[in-house]
Amino acid sequence: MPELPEVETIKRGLTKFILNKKIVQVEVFEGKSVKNGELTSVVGAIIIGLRRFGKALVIDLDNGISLMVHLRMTGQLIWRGKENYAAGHPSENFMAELPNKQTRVLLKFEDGVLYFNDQRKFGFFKILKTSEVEEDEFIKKLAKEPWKMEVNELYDKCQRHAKAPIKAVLLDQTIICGLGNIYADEALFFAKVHPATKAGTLSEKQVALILEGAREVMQASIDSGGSTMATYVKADGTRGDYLEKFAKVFRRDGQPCPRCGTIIEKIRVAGRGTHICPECQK
DNA sequence: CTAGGATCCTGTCAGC
DNA sequence: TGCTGACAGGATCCTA
Repeated sequence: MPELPEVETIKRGLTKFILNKKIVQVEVFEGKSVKNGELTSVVGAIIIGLRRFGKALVIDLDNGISLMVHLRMTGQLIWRGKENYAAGHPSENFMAELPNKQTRVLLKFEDGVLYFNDQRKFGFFKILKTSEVEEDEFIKKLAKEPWKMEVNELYDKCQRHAKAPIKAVLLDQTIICGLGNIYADEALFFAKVHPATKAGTLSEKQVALILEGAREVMQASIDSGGSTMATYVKADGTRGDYLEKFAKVFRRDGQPCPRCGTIIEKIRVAGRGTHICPECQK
């Protein structure tokens, strides 16, 4: 999924279409995609705000209910109205006729429809009282985002998880919030640190570089619009996504490192596919 | 407490 | 062509 920059992009893009709009109807195609209540409780409510907590999007309504949306690996939010907008896991669903086989939920507005599509059914909508959003067990556990975290704090956490590979540490949302598989790889490439390095052996300077890398790569992604319909369809009409322009190592195995020209490799760390320059990251 | 592996699910792709 | 296993932009649960 959708890591922090994608969710931030979704939040910004969707605000334009659904803020101050009334939900007139809902449809649930997959029951397990809705947690903690019935989605009918939002029918007739008006959207009064959108917030983001790490990779979770929260839609606040005027009836005291909030919808937390987590896209996990393959979730997408797709708006169809006079204008179309789509963001999240890049796929042909961005352009497809909807609802389709992967549509799990839809929210109907007076001037358009918001579709929640999700190939793997890991993503979900969770119904919360607005007053209790910040007490939600997932949201409550989230650590600070890289821009708010001090080097010392991350360094201390690396000491606490001394035997874990640094990549696993970066993926743990209760340690530092917002990174996923792409940005963890990119941040480690930036810092010239091998992903399997035991976190406890990193110097303060290396931790500082990793933190700087995380900020840089995620901010660059937010600035370039994350993964949306606009970045998925290239100028010549062919498909691809913004990673092609943005990523230095992620999914670039077999291609030369942009820094030193060594061929980028794909390995496995912390149970995840991991991309490194074997020369820059020892 | 931490670390590591299995698990949830569908779809796609490489290798027989 | 058809089958099989591996694996995927995430997080949780279980075990040691």
